[in-house]
Amino acid sequence: MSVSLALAAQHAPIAGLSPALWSQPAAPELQLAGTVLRSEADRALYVEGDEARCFYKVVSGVVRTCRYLSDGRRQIDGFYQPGDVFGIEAGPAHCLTAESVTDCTVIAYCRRSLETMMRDDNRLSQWFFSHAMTCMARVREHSLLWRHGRAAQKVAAFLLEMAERGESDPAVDLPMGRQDIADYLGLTVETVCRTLSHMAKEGMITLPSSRRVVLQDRATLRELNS
Amino acid sequence: MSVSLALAAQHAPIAGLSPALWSQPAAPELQLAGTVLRSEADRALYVEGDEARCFYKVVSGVVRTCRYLSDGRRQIDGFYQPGDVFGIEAGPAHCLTAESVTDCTVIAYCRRSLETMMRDDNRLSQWFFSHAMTCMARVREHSLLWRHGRAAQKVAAFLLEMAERGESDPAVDLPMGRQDIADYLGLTVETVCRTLSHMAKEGMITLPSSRRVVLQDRATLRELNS
DNA sequence: CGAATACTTGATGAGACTCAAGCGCCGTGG
DNA sequence: CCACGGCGCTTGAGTCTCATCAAGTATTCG
Repeated sequence: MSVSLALAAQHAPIAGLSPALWSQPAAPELQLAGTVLRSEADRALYVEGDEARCFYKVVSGVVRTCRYLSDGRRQIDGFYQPGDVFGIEAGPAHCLTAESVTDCTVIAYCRRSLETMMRDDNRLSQWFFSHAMTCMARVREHSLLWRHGRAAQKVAAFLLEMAERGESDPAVDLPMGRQDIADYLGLTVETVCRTLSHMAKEGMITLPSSRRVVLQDRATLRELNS
Repeated sequence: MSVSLALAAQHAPIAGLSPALWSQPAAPELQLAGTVLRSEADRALYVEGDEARCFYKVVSGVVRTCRYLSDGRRQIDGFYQPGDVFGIEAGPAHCLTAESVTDCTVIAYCRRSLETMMRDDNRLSQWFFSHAMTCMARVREHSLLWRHGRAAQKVAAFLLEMAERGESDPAVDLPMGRQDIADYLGLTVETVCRTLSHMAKEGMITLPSSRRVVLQDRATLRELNS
């Protein structure tokens, strides 16, 4: 089966990318052979250490990349939503585990095919470099935030990040549970809960249900960070 | 003045890179016009928001990239030592401030020249993509480590990272002060001091002087990160 | 309807931050 | 040469945040 890899729709983890500006190559047209895969919630798509033969694009549902520590704790690196691409590696192996958060559909692309196409098409190479630089800026951004942030800052940043997906809609549906959020932010479930409750009490958000958050005051949420 | 940009010597922040493996292009030969700049300690090389006309390679001394928050706090993103390249941006502007930690010499390269060369040379584009992916993996590694880490873990990781530079030499000279280390790890100076003192008391390290650390027991330091 | 699971809230303690004081090194000036 | 001051580093005491342990509530699914 051949499925078009719509490059223009690629995203960094969670939030939409601003257009790549480095040497401004337009997103090239690209036809890559892809295989559609479906998965139930909470299944591993690949495991840390697996040979990185494929990379993936999310069609529907949500995927997380994570790592399990020897003491059983879990660290979540990022969430991927429809349109996002994950699993492109620098080395020969996947350096994180990828798991479905919800039932989901992904397309698996052959890494080797992309490598071949990049060898023949300089614009494609440039575009991917540009894309990688943009992703890196975003990862660095996260790194700074997580390294220095208090719990309220982290949660606020997370909510704003999730909200970016839904345009200007103040209501955000969280596809993942509290444990996922906690492992992503480096907090405990309890702290995430308390922080959300506190924000609700302060009027920054409302919580119609546990998986649904309405951002009432983005300005205040943003202020928590910078 | 024309100075060769030795690509093979490029590093990610602080630690040496393993060779880039993605599609294994050899580091291409590259001649780029570069301007040698000298700076005293604690001077800004560029400021967040400046147009990103140049990127830089450290010849001697140490450079830090950082961000200042509205409340005056400072977050350090990374330290760059001789051979390291910094200031390559995805967008039109520098998204962090770069400052000299010590007296230092850097070479400034014209971004536009590199873009032109990449347009003509696909191998160069591929190499930079591969390099960017490798850097990103490293940044993500940091991000995961520090999101969840306790103070002792962070300090241990920092020391090991600095030690990687000096081969297997157990003595490490820290080019930066305690405040820099604290702002890098997201801790306070006091906590950094206390943690180092504690590690010394436990026999993991010795502190011949405040800027010099001897790693006596790397295994234990590594264990802290699990 | 009942059980399992996810979520929320409370009490307590460990670890890191803040404020404050003391130490040590180094450069300057008498 | 030493006295002085400044700055960076270290150590101490109290406070605050967040993790832990524990209990209780809500939701989902059989």
